[in-house]
Amino acid sequence: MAATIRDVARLAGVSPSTVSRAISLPGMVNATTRARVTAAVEQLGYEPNRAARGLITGRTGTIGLVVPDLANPFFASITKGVQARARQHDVAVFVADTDEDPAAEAGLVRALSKQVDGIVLCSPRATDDELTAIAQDTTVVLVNRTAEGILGITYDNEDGMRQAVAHLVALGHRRIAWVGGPATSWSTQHRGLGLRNAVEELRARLVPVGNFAPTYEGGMAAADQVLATRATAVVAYNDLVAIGLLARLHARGISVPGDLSVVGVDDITMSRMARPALTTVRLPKQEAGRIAVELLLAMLDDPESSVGTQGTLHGELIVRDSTGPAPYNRKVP
Amino acid sequence: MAATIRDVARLAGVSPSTVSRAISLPGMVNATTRARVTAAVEQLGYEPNRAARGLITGRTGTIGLVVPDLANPFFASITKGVQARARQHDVAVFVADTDEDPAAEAGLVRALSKQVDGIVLCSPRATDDELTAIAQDTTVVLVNRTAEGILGITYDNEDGMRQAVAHLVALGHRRIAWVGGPATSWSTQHRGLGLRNAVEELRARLVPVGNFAPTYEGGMAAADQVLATRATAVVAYNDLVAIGLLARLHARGISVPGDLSVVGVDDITMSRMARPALTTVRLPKQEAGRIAVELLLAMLDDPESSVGTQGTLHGELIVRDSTGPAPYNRKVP
DNA sequence: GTCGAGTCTGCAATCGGTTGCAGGTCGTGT
DNA sequence: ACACGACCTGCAACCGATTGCAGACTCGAC
Repeated sequence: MAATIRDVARLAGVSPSTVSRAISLPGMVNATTRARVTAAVEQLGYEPNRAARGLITGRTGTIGLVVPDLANPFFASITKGVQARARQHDVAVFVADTDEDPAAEAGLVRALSKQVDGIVLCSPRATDDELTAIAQDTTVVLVNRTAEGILGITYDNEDGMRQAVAHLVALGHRRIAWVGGPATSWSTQHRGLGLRNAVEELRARLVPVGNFAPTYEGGMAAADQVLATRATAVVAYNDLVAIGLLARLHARGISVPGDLSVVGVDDITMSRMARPALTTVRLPKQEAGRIAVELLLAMLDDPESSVGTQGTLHGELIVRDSTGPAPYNRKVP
Repeated sequence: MAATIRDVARLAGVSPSTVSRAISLPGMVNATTRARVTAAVEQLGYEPNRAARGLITGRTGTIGLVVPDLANPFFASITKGVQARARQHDVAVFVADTDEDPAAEAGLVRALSKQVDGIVLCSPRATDDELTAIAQDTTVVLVNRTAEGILGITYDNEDGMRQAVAHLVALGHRRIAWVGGPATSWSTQHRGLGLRNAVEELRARLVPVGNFAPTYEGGMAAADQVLATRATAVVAYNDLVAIGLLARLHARGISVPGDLSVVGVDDITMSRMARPALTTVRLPKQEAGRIAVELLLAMLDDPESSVGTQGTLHGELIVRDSTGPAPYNRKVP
């Protein structure tokens, strides 16, 4: 059906090898024959068959992306970034959704690894050991977490949390609640750490209220416990949780930010549509996806380079309407 | 590096052809040799190289998915459905995001079509002619729209709109505004049509307020025009638009559903988190993705069958808090 | 005139599977 | 004992590209 390299060769009056070289090593062939070849390519609308090329070169020109949940806007944005940058490099992206099932993940990665040159992996829950096992026989770039000896791109959670705390302290808050995500999640650990450092530095108190699902429901579940802490502000694991908090607080008749200020993390689309619009630490999600692709492709080009081994992106506090001055009557010295 | 069919053959003491058949045509090989082969496969962790197989069979075992915007929760859900069902069939999915640029689309599809067996295409804006041109040389399944002679899966918009109108009429609404999406969009046209039929049948009035971007901003922009119609209820093109309406109405001090009832379409995750929680026509999005894959694979297996040529899915009205009885003082005879 | 260097170009092997065809073995019927 | 079919298995060609190697040709220098 489609034109093969032989068709092009015949039309151009050269051998297939010459066509191949004219395309991938233009310097090696005479300018006039190269012109004949490109004309023939043009005329037939020839595109090299990737499977055939991959067979001999061992490279498929394809990368895999594994995410916990495509419907989660955070991962959707990362996917978008990965996809856009990969296309610029003429690399196709296989997308796989593990449906939040860390157990399925390893199998999926293994299956995928046979078909791709490398994998971009968003795996907040997997253990370091699982990840190093995976990275053994596949080139992997981690997004939003680190693991010993594996390439990755992460956010500077410590700095992001410092920005949030500084904002709250400036508003007069001294007692700040923290709604963590899953205890095993890399982000939960680092955000908690950053928060502890920041409150210490800025002379405030941090009141952790435990670990919750990183979802709207998780936020709803956490809200009453947050109120019980008598904190005047709360930092949520992510925006989904913060929006859940907002909903339950509204139902309880608590005014945000009048009685309680709420800060999220991520800045998903939904956040500016929340009521009140959510103050949050914006994480450059598409950028993370783009950089992950760059790291992966660089690693594939030159496995020795261990390029940078690790990228870090900074968050940016976006102040909206869910944070305000601490209420006098609840302030705690 | 990885085991080849020859390694397996050597270990099992048979020829590569026998290994190949033991895997893909088990009935053709003797049970005992088949056992030896599968044991060897197991031991070596052998997986057939897809590129090599694709070269000879002409099938890549891969499908493409083209969507306007992965960050749009509607398309994210469809992607999720496609991806899940494809995996069940051991088919990989290339995902491409056109970034809402219909012009880029044709090129993308063409590039993709060389690498996949078929394509699932979400293309609300493309013209019928463009689509038929694309379907000329690639197997395509359309999602959420139809085009002459092309396989597709759509929603029964007429029925969905009838449900919404019936609900509103039962609440006493007689004058219903309609905020349309992009004029060229297939869904806008069919929803508008369904709405006109429904109001006629149910003895209400429909007041179209024009075409807006299918976004939160689109809804914000439409809100004041909706109020000017003196309608007591409004149906929005989709949930994003409805949520935009909600935001602007709140800013204007309009009570929903006290003064005005709002209905969306899609039921994206965000909708139940809106304030008030949004009444909407739920479209089974993942289901659409799954069915699209089934249609595509069936078509690829037997191109003659023209299987069904068209699937239709029904929406379901989800009543939440954004709809209520029509206010007496605004009711119009 | 010969030689050497430099520059293309073609031959043929190769990647890892699949499949048409031929051949071998075995059992059964006559 | 022979023929025949059924059932398996192996040989070898093939899919469409890439690439090491060698041959051809040009040009300049000695």
